[in-house]
Amino acid sequence: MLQRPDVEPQERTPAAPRLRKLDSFPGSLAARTYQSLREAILHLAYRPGELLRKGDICAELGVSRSPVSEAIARLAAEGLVDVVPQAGTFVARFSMAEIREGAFLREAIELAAIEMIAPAITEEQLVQLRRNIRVQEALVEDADFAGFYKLDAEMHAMILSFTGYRKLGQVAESAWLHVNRARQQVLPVPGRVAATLEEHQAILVALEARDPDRAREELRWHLRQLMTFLVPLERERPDLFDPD
Amino acid sequence: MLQRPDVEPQERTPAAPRLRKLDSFPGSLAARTYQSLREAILHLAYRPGELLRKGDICAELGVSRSPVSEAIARLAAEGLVDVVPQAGTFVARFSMAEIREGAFLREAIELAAIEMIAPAITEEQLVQLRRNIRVQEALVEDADFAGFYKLDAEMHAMILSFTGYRKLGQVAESAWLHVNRARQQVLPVPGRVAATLEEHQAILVALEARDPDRAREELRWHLRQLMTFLVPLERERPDLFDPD
DNA sequence: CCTTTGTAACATGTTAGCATGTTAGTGTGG
DNA sequence: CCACACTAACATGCTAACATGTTACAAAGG
Repeated sequence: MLQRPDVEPQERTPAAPRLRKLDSFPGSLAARTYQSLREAILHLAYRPGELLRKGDICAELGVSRSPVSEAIARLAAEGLVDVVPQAGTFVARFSMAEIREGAFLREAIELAAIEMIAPAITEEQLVQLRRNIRVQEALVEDADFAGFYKLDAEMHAMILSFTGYRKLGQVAESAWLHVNRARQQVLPVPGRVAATLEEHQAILVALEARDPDRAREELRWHLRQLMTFLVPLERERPDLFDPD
Repeated sequence: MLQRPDVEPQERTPAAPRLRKLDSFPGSLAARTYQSLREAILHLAYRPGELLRKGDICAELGVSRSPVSEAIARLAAEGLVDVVPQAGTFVARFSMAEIREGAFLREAIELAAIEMIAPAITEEQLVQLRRNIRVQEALVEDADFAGFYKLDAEMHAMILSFTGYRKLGQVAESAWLHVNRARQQVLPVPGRVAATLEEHQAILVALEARDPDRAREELRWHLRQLMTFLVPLERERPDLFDPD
């Protein structure tokens, strides 16, 4: 059993359940197992670098090893776990290279999407965006940061959905996975949420003007702010990062 | 056993081997199986819509059902196969929607990449591109179309690699999967290869000028040409397509 | 005390067989 | 002839157990 020398010893605690029960999800056992594990990893229920024992997952979810192996293979393909054959499976640690790459991809996708939709955005679509921003404003007043991030994500997803490309949201989310996982480790920065809201408002204004160039620039500026907060994380928490 | 009513009956021929042997690949049996199957699907060794029996794959590769199931799960997550639980697993047919979306994604990624590298492209990188185009020129003279497409793909991969983002080539390739599978069904169009070469040369000129806007426009034009040839394919070969 | 070797514990990989659901074909009844 | 029910064949899903490789720890030797 592998112990990574730069990680604290991992005790076999009688684990508090960390995986949502499978009856919460649709599909085959393997598919359900994948969804439950993925969710837990994305929400940092497992620490980056932590050992994931297939046996423990089987016990917690009440399934045998095959569906768990299938699920792990998919998560490995997504870069969310690292499988060391015959030795251990670890929750992937953050990687600044992957974070940068994910941010690049998401930016490429979102800028292309907003450029595509801006010239011909419908009044209906603008109404939806305005509503979302109205809710964001209320959440900022209430200092409800979790709620705000949810609406933030919804706004981005909405813009992608306006392209009519069905999988684009998924692809962008996949690109954002590693960034988003790390983001949860960054303490809230005073003023950042208010600034984010202003950036969203500027994007809306550009879309209302149906100006693709303006929209691109405002969105690009907005997307690039998060990286400025993630970069110090590697210094503060090297244990969570792969040595790139 | 599922028979799709719009597909010809599928006979159980003693199959000519269609999968590359597993000793060609590294890693676990499951990973090797995945690679061999993926390659076969991408090269259209299996017809879109064709039934893939896990049992036949097990027999051909000489492995049991678990590694095959893992491999199929990964391919399903990539959209290369459709699994109908308890009934059958089918090679994914082309989908014009997925093709369009793949082309959009690839364009977004490649345009972002070329915009990023153009201002500071090195002489060494330009040398590599010039070499590639020199070989392309020779292949066009020799009417070696397969060779030409290989150099075409290498040129695109090269540009992506200049970003320094390690997975970008993979991600762009994933986006291009469905497009590329369909492309193989399009007969060579007279003059298209020569036109492609000219487009490549125009991209190189823009990069030599370190002009990101010009490079973007030349690359965008180039990438959009292929779609003009793919659109009629759906009319000519509806059997290969999902009804989107 | 340090190094090397051997072994047990640990974890994943894979196989063989049972469980479950789907589909096609056949037979029976109206 | 057509519709329905039943059954066998087909295909995948999953489990239990064996196979294989890794790692940590203990013991022996220098």
